[in-house]
Amino acid sequence: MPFQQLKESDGLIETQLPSHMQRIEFDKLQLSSVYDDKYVEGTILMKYPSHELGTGEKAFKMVLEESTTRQPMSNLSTINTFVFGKLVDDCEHTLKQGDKVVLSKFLVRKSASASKDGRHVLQLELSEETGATVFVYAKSMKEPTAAHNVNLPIIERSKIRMHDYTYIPLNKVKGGITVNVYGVVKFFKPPYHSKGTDFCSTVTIVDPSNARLNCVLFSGNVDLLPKIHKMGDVVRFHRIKIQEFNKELQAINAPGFSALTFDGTPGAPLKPRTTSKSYQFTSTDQRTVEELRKWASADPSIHKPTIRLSEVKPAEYFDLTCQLIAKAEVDRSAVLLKVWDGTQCPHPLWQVPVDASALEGDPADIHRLRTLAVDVLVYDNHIGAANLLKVGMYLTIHNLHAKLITPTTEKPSISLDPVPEMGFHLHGGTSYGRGITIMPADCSAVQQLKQSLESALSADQDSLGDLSLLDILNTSKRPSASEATSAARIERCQQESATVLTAHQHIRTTPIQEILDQSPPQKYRIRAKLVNYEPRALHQSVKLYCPKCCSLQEIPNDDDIDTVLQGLYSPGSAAVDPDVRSHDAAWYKTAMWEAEGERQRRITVHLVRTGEEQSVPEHSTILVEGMSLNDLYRLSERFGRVIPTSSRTKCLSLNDLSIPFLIEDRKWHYGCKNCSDPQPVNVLQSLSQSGTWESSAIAKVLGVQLLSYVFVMKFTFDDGSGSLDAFLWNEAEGFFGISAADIMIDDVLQGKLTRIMDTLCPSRTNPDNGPWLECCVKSYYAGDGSEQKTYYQIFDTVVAETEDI
DNA sequence: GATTAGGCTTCG
Repeated sequence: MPFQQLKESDGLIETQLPSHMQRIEFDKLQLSSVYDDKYVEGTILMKYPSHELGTGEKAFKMVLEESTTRQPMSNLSTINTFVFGKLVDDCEHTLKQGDKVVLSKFLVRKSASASKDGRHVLQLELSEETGATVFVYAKSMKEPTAAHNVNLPIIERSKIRMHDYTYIPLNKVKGGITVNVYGVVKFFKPPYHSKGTDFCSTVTIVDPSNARLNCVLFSGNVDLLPKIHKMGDVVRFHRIKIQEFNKELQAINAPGFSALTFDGTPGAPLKPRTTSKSYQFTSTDQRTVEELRKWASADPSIHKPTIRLSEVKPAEYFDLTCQLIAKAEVDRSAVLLKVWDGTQCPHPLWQVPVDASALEGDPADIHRLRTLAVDVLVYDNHIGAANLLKVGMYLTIHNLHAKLITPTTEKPSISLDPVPEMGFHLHGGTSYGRGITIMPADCSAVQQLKQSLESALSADQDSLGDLSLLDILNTSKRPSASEATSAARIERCQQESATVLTAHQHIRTTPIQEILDQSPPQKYRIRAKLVNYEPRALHQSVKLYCPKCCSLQEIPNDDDIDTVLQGLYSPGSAAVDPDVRSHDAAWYKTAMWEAEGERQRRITVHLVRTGEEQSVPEHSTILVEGMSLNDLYRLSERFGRVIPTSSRTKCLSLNDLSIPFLIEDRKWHYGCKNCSDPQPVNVLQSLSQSGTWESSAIAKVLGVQLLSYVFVMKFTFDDGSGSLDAFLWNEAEGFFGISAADIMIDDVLQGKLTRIMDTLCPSRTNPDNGPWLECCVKSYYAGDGSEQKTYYQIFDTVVAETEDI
C-alpha cells in the first residue's frame, strides 16, 4: 500500500504498520539497499514542486525533520527525501509543509548535496520499486515537533497501482533527458573503486535499433551497480541521464537509478541479479529480455566462446572463471592467486617463487592440485580486491594475460635450451574491463565450473580424493562442534582411541617411521601413544596470536599489567586534565570519585548511553580511567564491556597495548602492537549509534588489530616404529573441545584440561600405560630461505568424550 | 547537485 492517510479515530501510526516494522532514527541510518523492516518518522520542513523526468514519470523532493531527534542541533536531524513515479501522483497534492509522515521500505543513498545544504549525509528515495509506503497525518500539525502522536487519525487508503515504465530504444535517446532502457552488454568494467568516493562501473549496451550507449555508473554502494558477469548479459536500467561527452551521447546514473541484470543465454531462468528484494517485472519485461537474448545470441562479437585453461594460447587476453585454491602476498605491488578450472593448461607453467608458509590455503590441496593450478599475479589497483578473496571462492578474472616467458638460467645450460613457461598476469589499470568478480555459487557459470572441477577430481580419485576444497565444492558443511563430538563418540567405540578423527577416516594409518622418510607437504593418519608434551604448565600453553603479522606472544601477567596501570595514575604522571572529564559527553555519562584510601587516585567511569533508558550493567559498556588491576577485575565482573582509557591529552585515548584494550564478558582482549593504529576513543561514538558492540567491531573502530588466544603445544608421539613431534595449534574449540580464550577465565575448564592431559599422557616414565591416540597430522616446510625444516601439525582431531573427564 | 570516469591492454 504505497500511500496512506491517517483518519480521525484510528490512533497511532505504529498500529497501522506490520508488527515487525520498527522505527529507525535518522542518525542510525546506514548506506544499504532497502530497509525492509524499518520506518522513519518526520515532519515535512520543505516540499518542492514535482517535475517530470524524461521517462515520463514524475519526481519531487522534500526535506524531513526528525521531530523527536536526540540530537536536535545535529545535521543528522534533517534529511533530503525524493519521491519517484506513481507515488508522486498519489501523494504530492496531499502532502503539505508541516505534515508529519511515516515512510517505510525506502532506499538509502549518499546525499549529493550534504556538504552544501548541511543536512544528513544520506538521502531517502521512495518508489514502488522498493515497495515504499508513505503514511501521513491528515491535518497539518500546528506544532510539528510535538513528541506524542497518540490519537491521530486516518482518512483514506489509496489502492495499489503499478507504474507503467516506458523503455526507449537506444537510437532514440537524446541529450538532457532521463530515460529507462533495456540493452545487451557489449562491454563492461566490473565495479571498481574510483578515485573519488564511489565505486564505478562503465557499461556499453546495444539493442536491435543498432545504436550503442556508453553508460558510466557510480554508486557508494557496490550492490546498486549492475551485477554483470559477462558480455551478452541483458540489463535493464531505470533512470539514466543522457548527456553529451566528446561529441557523443553517454549515460550516467540519475537519482533513483536501479539496475537488473539477466543471464544472456536464451531460455535461461528469468531471475535477475539484484540485491533489491522488491522490483516490478511484468510479462512484458519477460518478453523483452528473451527477445534481446535471442537477438544478441546470433552476434559473435557479443557472445564469444569462453576460454578454459586447456585452451589458452600464448599472449592471449581472456576471462577466466575459476576457483581460488590459495593466495599469498608477493610484494607491495603484487598478490599471487593459485586457481584452477578443472582443465590442464597444455604449456609448462611458470611458478611464482613464494615461501610455502606465506601461502594462505590448505597445503595438501595446493600440493595435490599442483598440476592443474596456475599462478596468477595480480597487480596494483587490483590488490585490494584480491585481498578480500577467500580460498574456495569462485571468481571470474577479467582480461587475464597469458604470457610465455623463457626462464633465464644463471648457469649456461649444456644439454637443453630452457623451455618457455606460461605465466598469468592481471595487469594494473581497468582497461578492457580488467578486474576480478566474485561469482555467486548458484550462477550458471559456476555450475559449469563445478562440473569441470568434479570431473577432474573423479578422473584422478586417488590423488585428489582427500581434497578439503571438496567440502566447498559439494557445499557439504564441515561438521559443527556438536556433530564432530557425536561422530567422535561413535568412532571411539570402534577404535578404542582417546582421540578421534573428525574427517579423513578413510585414510590408512601410516607408521611414523614412514612419515619421517617422506617430503612435505603431506597429510597422514597416525595411531600412536603420547609420550610427552610441552609446555607442562598448562597456563603456558595459551598464547596470543596476531592473524595479521602472524606473531605469537605471551599473555601479559597481572604484575606487569598492574605496573602499567600504576604508571598511569601515579602522582606526577600528569594523568589528570580535569577539564576533559568534568562534563558528560553526548554519548556517555560520567561519574568520578577518589579511590578509597588513595588520595592521589581519581577513578572515572564513563557509561556509554544506549537507546534504551534501562540498560542492565551486564549489557553496558563503560570507559574507565585511573583503575587499579583490582578495580578492573571488579568492574569487569559487573559490566559487559570495560575499556580502559586515559585522558592525558585533550581527548580520551587508549593505553599502551601491553594492557588489555577491552574486557568483554570477563575476557581480556589484547591488541597487536605492530599492526594496530589506535584511534581516539571518541570514534566509539559511531558504535553507540549503530548499537553493535562486538569485540571485533570495537577493535576495528579503534584501529586495534585483535590478538586471538591460541593453544600452542608440542606433542611427542611414538608408535613403536619411530617418534614424531607435532604441534597442536587451536584457537577455537578444536582438539580439546575448549576454547583457548574461555579457559583463561574458567577454573572448571582449567581443571578439565589438566584431567584430559593426565588421561592422554599419564606417565612419562612408562608411556605404555597411556591410551592409543588416532590423529591426523600434516607435514610442512617452514623456516627462512636456506634453513627449511620439516614440521608436523595435528588437525581434524578431537579428544574423545568420556564420562570420567 | 561535488567528485569519480568518460571502454582501447603491462612492461611486473
